[in-house]
Amino acid sequence: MIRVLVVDDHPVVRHGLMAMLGWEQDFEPVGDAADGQQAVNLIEQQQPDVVLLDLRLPQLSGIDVMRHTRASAPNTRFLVLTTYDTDEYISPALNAGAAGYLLKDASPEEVFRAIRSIYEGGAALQSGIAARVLKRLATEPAEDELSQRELDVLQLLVRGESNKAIALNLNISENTIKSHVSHIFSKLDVRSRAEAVAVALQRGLVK
Amino acid sequence: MIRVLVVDDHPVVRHGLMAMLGWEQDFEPVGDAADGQQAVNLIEQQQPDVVLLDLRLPQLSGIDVMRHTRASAPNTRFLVLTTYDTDEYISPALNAGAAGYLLKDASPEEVFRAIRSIYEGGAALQSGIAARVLKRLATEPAEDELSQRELDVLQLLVRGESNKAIALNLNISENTIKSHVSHIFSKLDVRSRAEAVAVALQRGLVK
DNA sequence: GCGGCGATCATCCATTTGGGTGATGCCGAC
DNA sequence: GTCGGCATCACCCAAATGGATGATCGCCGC
Repeated sequence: MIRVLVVDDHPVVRHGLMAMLGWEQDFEPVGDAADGQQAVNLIEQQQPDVVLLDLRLPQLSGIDVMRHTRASAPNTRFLVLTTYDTDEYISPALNAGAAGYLLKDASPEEVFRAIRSIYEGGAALQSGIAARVLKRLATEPAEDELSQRELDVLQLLVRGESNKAIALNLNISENTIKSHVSHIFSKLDVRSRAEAVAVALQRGLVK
Repeated sequence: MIRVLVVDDHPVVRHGLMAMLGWEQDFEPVGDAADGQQAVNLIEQQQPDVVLLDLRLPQLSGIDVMRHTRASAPNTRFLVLTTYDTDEYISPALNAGAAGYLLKDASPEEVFRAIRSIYEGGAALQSGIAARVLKRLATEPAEDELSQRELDVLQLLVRGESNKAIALNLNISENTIKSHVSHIFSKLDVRSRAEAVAVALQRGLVK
């Protein structure tokens, strides 16, 4: 029996999944949670084999849930089940340790198959997503992602603001801005603000 | 009789137009030219009433032809007949003194009508174009257009190049680049290269 | 041919930028 | 618990930037 826990803040989805799991002989639904904090508690208590996890949750995000339970429930594996089909969500989820990523338009059979695959130690990426992730890994050998703060600075940099103006705007020291800007340059592999703006706009890093 | 001269580097178009003009009783084809320099010479020599002018020509562009003959053939009027349906081509052509602007998919009747209209001192803009030009005049009360050289500089500026690098690239002095950059800032109403890059990319001024 | 504009350059100067090095506190990962 | 990343700041310094002013030349329109 594969012990499965469901985490989703939408009652309809949550109960629907629980019911679906009951149809199958090899699944044992061991609980459900509607927010991240509940999820963490239940996972630690139940030590399920697989967690069906939505990313957008009250209290703690799905990513947070995975981080917080990695130590306290080391044998639990996560199948992200969400509506977000963009790299912005997929990459962090996979990095945080998701073993599978399905969209909510997946059929029950796909979900069942994914759970079994994950339980046996495999991965479960929906077709289109798998291709995208592989392509990403191939074309981005060393991706330097900007931190949130760096994105804040970049945003203002793109508006043509000076370091001083950015410092005033963010209420921190100009020295700190210089530090952030230097890091941004190094991560984007550019040597001037003008180049940084061009790269940022062309890669859609801002706005 | 309306004395008409045809300038087009495509032999088929050129000869086709000449033949078409022969069909009408009130037109007298007085010559044809395949490049800009020939055109200037013929226009000065023949002093035609109307010139059917393609914009893309060897030697001198259609715009150049109009500029060069404005003084030496003051009574000659120009009907631009081209395939380019974009503001990039239309505006300079009208500014250079074209009295009409037709696309090459215009019917012979439209061309004849346009020539007669121009000969009588009117204008001849193809339907869609007329609307666009009027709209432009309405929405762009004071457009500061960048000169070609400034666009050259802007192009390199967007690549993040320094003034020194741009100077080397264009083979002129760094002081001149500074001058161009200052003018670009003032025309784009920005205060830094970063801002200039943002504006240039967002307005599609380069690439 | 005069006036304006674009392109070319120069000089001066204050400010900004970009880079280097280093320090602190915090947090999460292994 | 230590290591690395992030955010915060400081100091130093060479180079680049931007702004202002002015000059020359050529082309073009009136």
